[in-house]
Formats: sequence, structure tokens, C-alpha cells
Amino acid sequence: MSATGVTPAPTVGRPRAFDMEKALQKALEVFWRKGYEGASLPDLCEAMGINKPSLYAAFGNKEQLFLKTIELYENRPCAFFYPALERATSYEVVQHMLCGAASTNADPDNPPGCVIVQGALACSESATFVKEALIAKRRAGEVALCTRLEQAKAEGDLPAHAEPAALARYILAVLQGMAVQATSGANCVELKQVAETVIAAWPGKKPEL
Amino acid sequence: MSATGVTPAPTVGRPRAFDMEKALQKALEVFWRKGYEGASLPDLCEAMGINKPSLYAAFGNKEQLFLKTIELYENRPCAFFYPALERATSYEVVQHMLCGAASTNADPDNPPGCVIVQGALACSESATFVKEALIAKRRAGEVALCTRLEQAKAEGDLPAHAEPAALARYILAVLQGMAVQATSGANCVELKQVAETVIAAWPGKKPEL
DNA sequence: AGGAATACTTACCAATCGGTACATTATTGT
DNA sequence: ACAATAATGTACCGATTGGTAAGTATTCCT
Repeated sequence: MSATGVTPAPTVGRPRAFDMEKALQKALEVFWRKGYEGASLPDLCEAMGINKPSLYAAFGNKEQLFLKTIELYENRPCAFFYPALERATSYEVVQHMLCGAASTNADPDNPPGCVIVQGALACSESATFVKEALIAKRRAGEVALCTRLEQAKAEGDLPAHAEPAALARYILAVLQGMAVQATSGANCVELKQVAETVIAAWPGKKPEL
Repeated sequence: MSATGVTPAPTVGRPRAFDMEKALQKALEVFWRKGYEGASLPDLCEAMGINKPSLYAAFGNKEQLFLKTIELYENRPCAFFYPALERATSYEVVQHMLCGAASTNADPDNPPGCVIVQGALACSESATFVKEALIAKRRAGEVALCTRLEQAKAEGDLPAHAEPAALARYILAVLQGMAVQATSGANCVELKQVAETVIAAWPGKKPEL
């Protein structure tokens, strides 16, 4: 198993004629817009600018390609979530999460919504593995936020009666709902209003004005 | 065009050997669990206990069958939304919506989540019509709630600075997020905690204790 | 220059997709 | 009894699905 998780470029043989990262980015766009099952191999190949045997040689199969695009997604467009956890107060944490979600979910340069939500929400049995991988990603985010809110509670940043698990679930529900709203056509301003509504009622300490 | 929208039972010819409403109910379950595109005709036929020609004769095609199941869905399991609008105060309106969603989204007797959310969130071009029909359903709910909140504001039930459109969008986002949570395995108690978090911070007048 | 190794192109595969033609069976009206 | 009508079961349709075999082209190493 390589340390980077990426197959190292071989020193011999014909060199690859396309950029794997750019191809992944294009595949991500297709999966993002159409979901795992709705994206066909011709769709993917056309967007990636390669043909099927190249796709299979480089990425394994459709399922593995999808999982790799999700990895890319978490490191690039959706990169607001985990960094937000490092903010000083729970107020700022949720503020950055919700505002980041509003921006990326309704970014006109990307498909609307969130691929981790809409990539495989309801699907046939053949996509069960992918569906559960996305469930795990969503749950991981919830657990991470819950841990952060427990810390906030311990620090007195959240009141003693606060329930970090319930609050984390609530915030994740709002984030996921914002993704649905974005796929329905909501724009960034509209999503920021949702974010603002949540933030205004946040039980944690607010920053000085 | 018939008044009921249902083809009247013909007086001559071989009688239908299955109950259309029960078959629709079974089809709804399949679409609910697998989504519009993830549900294949064999899936549907098996669940409905009929075969393809009967399905097409009775319901038109897959798309029309889906739209009919959505109609059934709105009148049956998901029947908490519009009735909730008739409550006396905005507090009770959102309380009933959120608690109703918690119950039906995580009802162990039904598939998890909400078919109007997950039926066709991200899909191929061939499902565009269905996808937009669901978007329209979601938007209609949002508009109806917004109208109800405008009334609440006019009645002094909501403060003068309240923005009904933003609040309605927020509540719908939470409802849709709860559906996503349910498909991820959240149970009724967990969803009720989300509902309670929202209700506790609702800006409208709270009922007497 | 000549392997060895890798990627690309074309053409194909079985399985499944949504949808239907056709013959058969069951019912009503006369 | 007999036509008219409608639902059923079987068997099929072309198109598309994810995936691959095989031949060709391009590179590195000796």
C-alpha cells in the first residue's frame, strides 16, 4: 500500500496522456450532478476526455472512481467542514460551517448541492456499498462536530444543559437540508439566510461586537 | 377528464385482478426505498404482484406510476404537512410539522426518509421531469408555509422583524435534512431531538404552560 | 536497435433497462 | 349463445448498462 494512496507513476511504458487529477475533477462534476447511478460510463468518459479502458486502467471501476472523487471532493470544494472545527468558539464553528455550506452548495461554478448528500441517497441494491460509504462520511462529520461541541461545553462555551449530540445532529440536518435546497435552485443569498437563522439562535457564547 | 382523476372502472371486459390502490402503495414503497431511477420495472412488478403489461395498462408508464405514487404519498404517510398549517399559532404549526416529520421519516413500518426528497435528487437526464416535479412539490410546501407565517406575522404571533420567507426556507431545510438523517439510520427519538432544538428557539409566541 | 512495459483505440460481451405485440382468459350486454 | 371489451401471461424488442479482449502505439532501459 503506497503512502499517498495514489499509484506512483511508472518509470517505463507509454506515459498517460491525461491528467488524473483533472480527470477526477471532471468525474466529480458528473457524479455531483447526476449521482452515482445516474452517471453512466459514457457520461464520465466524455467529461473526462478519455475512453473506458483508460478509465478502468487508471481508476479500477465505476465504484472505485466514485470513491476517489469523493476523496477529492472532501479535500477541495467541500473543504470548509473540518477546518471550521478549529475555530475558537462553537459559535464560530457553526458559523463557518453554515456559511461555507451556503457558498459551496450554491456556487455557480459547481453543480448545486453536496455530492455526499445526493450522490447515492436512494438507489438500487447494486449501489449499496457506495450508499453506505456516503452514510459513513456524513456520520463521521456529525461525530467530529459532536466531539467539538463536547469540548465547547467543557470549556463553558456552551451552557451546562446543552446536548452536544443533539446539537451536532441538528447542525448536520441543516447542512444536509441546505444541500437539498440548493439542488432545488436556492441561491447563495437564500442559503445564507438559512445559515443566519440558525446562527442567531445558537446557544453558545457570541463573539464581542 | 374525470372528476376524480381516476379512470372509472369499466362495466364490460375482464375485471382487474388486483387492487390498484394496494398496488400503488407497494410501488410507493419501492420508489421510496430505491428512488425513481433505482427502482426497476421488475422490482416494481414483483412488489405490486402484477406483471409489466398490467402495470402499463393500469398506470401508463414508469413516470406516470411514480407521479401517482407521489400523490398517494402526500395523502397518506406524509399527511402531516398541510394539516399542520391550520394550527392556531406559528409555534404549533412548526411543532406539528417537525414532530410529524420525525415520526414518518423514521417510521419502522415504512422506508426511511421522504420520497419527495430522495425520489430523484440527483439523476440522469431521462429523469429530469420527475426531478422537477419533486422540486415543485418541495417548493409548494415552502410557499404554503411562508404564506402561513406571513399571516402569523400580521397577527402579531411573530415579531415585526421576522422574515417569513427566510423562516419557511429554514424550516423546510430542517425537514429535508431530517429526511437525509433518516436515510442514514437516525431513529425517531434522534429526529425528535432535532425537532425540539428548532422548536425551542422558535421566535413565535409559545403556548401557555 | 531491440525488448519490456504501459497506455490507447476499436470492437465487442452478457445483462439489464423501459416498453410492447400477441395470443389467451374472463367478464358484460344483447 | 355470441359478439364486444378488457385484463392477463408469455415472449419478445431495441437501447443502454458496466465491463473487457485484443491489437496497436509510445515510452524507458539495456
